[in-house]
Formats: sequence, structure tokens, C-alpha cells
Amino acid sequence: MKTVPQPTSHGSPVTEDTRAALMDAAERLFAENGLEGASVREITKTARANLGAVNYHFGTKDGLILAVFSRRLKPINERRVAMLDALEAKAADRPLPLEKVLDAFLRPMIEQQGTGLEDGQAFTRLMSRVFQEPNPQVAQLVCEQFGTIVKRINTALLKAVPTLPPDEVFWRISFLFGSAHHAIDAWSRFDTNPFARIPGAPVPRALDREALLQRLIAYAAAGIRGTST
Amino acid sequence: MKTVPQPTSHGSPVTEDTRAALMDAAERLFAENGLEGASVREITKTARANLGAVNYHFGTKDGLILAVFSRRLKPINERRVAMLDALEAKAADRPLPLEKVLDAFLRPMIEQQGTGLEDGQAFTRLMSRVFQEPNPQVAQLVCEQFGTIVKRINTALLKAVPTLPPDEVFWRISFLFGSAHHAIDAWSRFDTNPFARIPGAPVPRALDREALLQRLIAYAAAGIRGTST
DNA sequence: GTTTGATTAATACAAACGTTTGAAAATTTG
DNA sequence: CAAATTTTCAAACGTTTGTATTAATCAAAC
Repeated sequence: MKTVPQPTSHGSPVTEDTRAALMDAAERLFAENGLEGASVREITKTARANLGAVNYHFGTKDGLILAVFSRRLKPINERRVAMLDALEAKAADRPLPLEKVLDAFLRPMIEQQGTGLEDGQAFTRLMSRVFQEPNPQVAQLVCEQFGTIVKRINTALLKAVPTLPPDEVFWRISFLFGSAHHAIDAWSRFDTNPFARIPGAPVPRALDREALLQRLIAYAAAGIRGTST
Repeated sequence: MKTVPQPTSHGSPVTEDTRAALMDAAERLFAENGLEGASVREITKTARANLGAVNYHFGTKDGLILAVFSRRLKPINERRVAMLDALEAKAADRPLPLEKVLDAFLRPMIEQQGTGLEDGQAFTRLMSRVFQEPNPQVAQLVCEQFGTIVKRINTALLKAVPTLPPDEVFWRISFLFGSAHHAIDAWSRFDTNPFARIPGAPVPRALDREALLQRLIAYAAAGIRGTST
């Protein structure tokens, strides 16, 4: 029987324990090389840990993968729910301001990147491909985590744009998800983005977090309000 | 020295040759399990070919990967260029109709799925994750293939929406790419889409090709015209 | 100071990976 | 038909993969 250790009972922040070091290394390498492309050997070497450390702390490589995703995804989604809660509480029965709803969805994901760990940046690249991830365990986790959010966004959008046909919302949310994740990915590796270097292609300006957020919100708001076809 | 055979000088369409069978199997398995997740052994078994067939016909697994992408990507992008050419020829000096520009970009990708081979559907799922692909050869191919398109779309959008600041276009194109690929992916596997089954989540309607296309165009057009912030 | 439990470390293992090889089979060419 | 070329095939190669094992090291509790 495998005894899974507690996540450091005292949590000394001075020296990062092996568990966290593994997750940090894994997050970065997963983002760079993909879930299958990053080997346990590479991860443990980067984390300056022993080869067996992954299996000891997370049971299996899949366990590490799930832990990496959970660590970032949970706080993001909790913050989203909290912001939506606050929004709906304040609005009472009046229609929600669409831009605020979009802000509640997008801001936690975008701001998550600056919590001190520079590895946070790597996670957004993971996020943008998380929906296509073949790993069934990851797919289930993502589905669970995002299920709540999708539901909340759905009702919020209906309250924000009452004229929107209910079975249209699914597609608008799909569009929103797609543009958000794609753009954040492009933004997070802006300097190495191949499209940013194509001569004759649109010359982009490096944006700060807030500017990207505002552009995303403006784009999505216009698209969701849409023109009645 | 390796003699790479010609792609079947006569191209008998009756019985599919090994080369094409390999690409079909690979396309499907790449879409299902990822580029690294689909093994040469699995591919050759699915294609009912010998294990060495991939290395004989494509040199290496990477060669097969590139061939799979090229086969679909090239005709799509050629059609896009042709449609944009026709559009600009007809418009002369007048501003291009934005919806038509978006149609020229989106339609070839969406309609490509119905060319008889049901595997065409698998490719769109490949497309949606092609931008995050860690494989450097794939990244370069994608960059080459999309480079032309991005440039063309850029100038077309500027001619369609003259009030748009030039360094905004990059981001709007990013949003467009993101929403398009994400939505097409969600659409192509609509029946197994986890989000379509979440109780309380937006109930989507299965769309036909044209309806999806029109929704995408409407959404992107509204977003790109945007509200001047 | 010894015992106890948690962690690290080095090594081993079987399975799966992409690729190579050389001979058989099939096909095309003269 | 014979010669030449292309394609298939079965077997094996050397790596690399994730995981299991067993002993050594460490920190705290008694």
C-alpha cells in the first residue's frame, strides 16, 4: 500500500519541497513538449529530484498531470464563480452588464499568470490545448472543472442579453472560449510567436495584461450581442 | 540513399495504395490520440500495412506527419487565396465586404470536410491543435502555410474595415483563428462533446455546415467591426 | 539514543517506441 | 520471358518509456 504524504504539514516556504518542484518543472515541460513529450526523467532532472520521486509523490505520471492541472485550474474557477456571484448579487433582478460577465470569466485566467511564480505563464499554454487533450483522465478533470463554469456563464449571458436565443448561447460560449485561449496563448509567448515575425503580416504591439483583457472583452461582447441574422 | 517513390504515377483510385492508406489511418489516429500518442505500430496496423511501411514511404514518422498536414492544408489555403483574389478583383477600389472576407477564410476549412473521405472530419481536430504543436517541423510547416493566409487576411481586413487601426488587426485575427478552430473542433465531434451533455448547461442544437459557418461569420464580423473603446 | 515513519537514492525491469535490415514478393521495364 | 525495380514482409535492433524494488538517509518522537 502506497502512503501518499501530506502536502507538507508545516509548509515551509523557504525551501521548495520536492512535490512542488516536480509540479513546477512538469508544468513548464508539459507546456513546451506536450503531456506525452515530457518524460518523467526530464521532469525529475529539471526539478533536481530523483527519478522515482514522481511515482512516490503522485503515484503515477497521470497523477502528476492531474495535480498540475488542478493546482491552477481550481483557484481560477473558484475566482470566476466568486466574481459571478458578486455580480448577480449586485444586479438583483436587473440584467447583468455583459462586459462585467466577460470580465468575470476572463480576468481570473489572465491575471493568474502573475502570482510570483513565473511558471504561471506556462500554464496558460497548457490551458489552450487542454480541450483537445486525448488523455481521458485530463478530459474528465477539465469537464468537471469547466462544467460548473459553463453553466454559470450560460445563465449569466442569458441574463445579460435577454434577447439571445437560449440554444445560441452554446455556440457563442464556444467562440468565446476559443478566442480567449488562442489569444492568451499567442500573447504568453508573444516574443517567439511565429506569426508576429512574418514580414507583411500585421505588426502587433506587445500588450500588457489589462490591454489584452479589454480587447478580448470588447471583441466577445460585440460578437455575443451580435447582429440578429 | 533512400529512394522515395513517386506518389503513384498513375494513381489508381480503385484500390487505395499503401501510401494513402497510411495517411488516412495516421490522420484519424493523430486526431484521436495526438501526434506522439499515435504510434507507428498502431498506424500501420490500422492501415493494414507492414510495420516498416511508414519508414519506406515517408522516411520517418515526422515525414508522415508532415505529409498528413500538407495533404489537407495546401488545398484549403489555395482555395482561400483564390477566393480572396476573386473578391479583391471584383471590389476594385471599393472597400471589401467584411462578411465575404470572413467567408473566404472560413468556408474552405469547413467545407473541406465533405470531400467523400469521412476522414476529412478528423483533420479539423488536428487543425485546432496545430498551433500548439511542440513538433518543430510541424510548427514550421504551419507557419509557412498560414503565413501567406495571415498576410492576405490582414490586407483584406484593412480594406474591409478602413477605420481599424493596423496594429489591432493582429489581435482580431488571433481571435478569429481561435474561435473558428475551437468551434469547428467542438462541432466536428458534437455528439461526443462533453459540454453538450452537461445538465443545466446550454443546450446546443446540432448545426449543419452552413449554419455553423454563418454563425461564425456573424460573430467574427461583429467582433472585428467592434465597438471603438 | 534509539526507534519510527517519511523521503531520497540507485538500480532493475518489462514494455513500447521508431527505425533498420535483408530476403521474399510483386510490379514494371526491356 | 528475363531483367530490373519497387514494394512488402518478418524479424531484430538499440533506445527510451513509466514503474517497481530495495536499501540508504533523514527528521522527529519517545
